[in-house]
Amino acid sequence: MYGQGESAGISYEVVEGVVRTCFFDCSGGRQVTGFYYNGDVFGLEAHAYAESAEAVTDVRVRTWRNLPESGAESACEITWLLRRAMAQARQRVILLGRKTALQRVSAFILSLPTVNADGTRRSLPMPRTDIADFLGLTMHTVSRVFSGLTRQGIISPINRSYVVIKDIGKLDEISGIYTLMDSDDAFSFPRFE
Amino acid sequence: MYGQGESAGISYEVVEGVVRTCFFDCSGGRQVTGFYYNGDVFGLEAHAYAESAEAVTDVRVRTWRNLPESGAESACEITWLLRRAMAQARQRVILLGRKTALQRVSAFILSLPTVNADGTRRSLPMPRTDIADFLGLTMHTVSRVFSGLTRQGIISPINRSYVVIKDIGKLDEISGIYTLMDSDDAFSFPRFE
DNA sequence: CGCACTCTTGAGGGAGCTCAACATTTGTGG
DNA sequence: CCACAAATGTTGAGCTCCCTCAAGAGTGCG
Repeated sequence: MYGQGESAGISYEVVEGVVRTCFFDCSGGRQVTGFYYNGDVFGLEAHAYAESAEAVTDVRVRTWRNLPESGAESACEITWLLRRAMAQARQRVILLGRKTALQRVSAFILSLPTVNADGTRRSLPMPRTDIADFLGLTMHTVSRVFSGLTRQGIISPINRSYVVIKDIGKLDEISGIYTLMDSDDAFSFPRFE
Repeated sequence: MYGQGESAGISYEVVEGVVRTCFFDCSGGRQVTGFYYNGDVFGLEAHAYAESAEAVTDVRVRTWRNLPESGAESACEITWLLRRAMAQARQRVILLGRKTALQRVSAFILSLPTVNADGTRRSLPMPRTDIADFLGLTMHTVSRVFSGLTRQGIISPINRSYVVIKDIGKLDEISGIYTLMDSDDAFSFPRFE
């Protein structure tokens, strides 16, 4: 979609499908910095894209021409989006700085988009390597944690692309993300409220 | 200065001294999310502060009454600040997701404010525990890495509050922030491919 | 069926944490 | 200025969690 370092200016909103943004370091290592689902906006950089954006599945996106020429109203909207992005980034810093593999994967599962009404079934459209690079783990560890949670009856994978959460309470507890506050801009990690 | 969860609306600019922002999780764990030096602005949250802000040294700050009533011009400025904060957060995600203790501490030293003209002497106003909680490490590991770098003659601590960088080239080679794909050095890191 | 790719699982090793002791600096009162 | 205590920092030993390496199982597609 776009590559790290290219000149920016256009943001995107996901209409359908899933997009990931990645940062590649000099040694070829990859850090997935975000997954974007229906309605999410990415590519808010002002001058040069700091990350690459890639399609995880087939996607349709809507382009947003951002500032600077757009009016104050849109500036306000961009500010709002940036605050949301900021809040998510903060969450990620805490996740990566203070959480174990088990907690990370649990939190990640809870952040997945729901497929059915009661939110027990989640879509898992990205490969394990993407999840690993997103959580700062290896594919192996992610796989092991999935297996562990399954063995304990907390989740139940349907196939590669779907999971059923059997015990969301326990998952919440494990993830250790109790939000002390309800603020809209503070934490929107559980993306669907 | 302000506490996590309090209602927001005022941002601050550091005029003198050093401020840290911290997030406390339910179990009492602490993640330092940022250090702010002269000219840096913090507390950009819209509704509730997501973090606590605390003085590391004696500080003087200037308050910024932020949006929403301020005009388009200030909105633009806030947008700019948010973008900067965003870029920093991205850096931190990569640091925490993909770097070793050695790389983290090296990068941290390089991010410290300079004291003298040639930038070899850096100020280190915060205690080791703050550095540890900032880098997602323990005080012990931070201390060990400092000792290691000192033993190799790369840095040379004056006292608790100041370091001299003896070999800045090696330091940012270690930190892995720059995109150079050379280095058959002892510190080279997990390649890929 | 066979190849490529993704995912799972096991065994071993290493980076960083925990626990613990000690050293150094800072602060306080005599 | 010294004595002592408290806070902060350093260092060592052992252990844990996750990474690495390796093999095997499941899946998709020609």
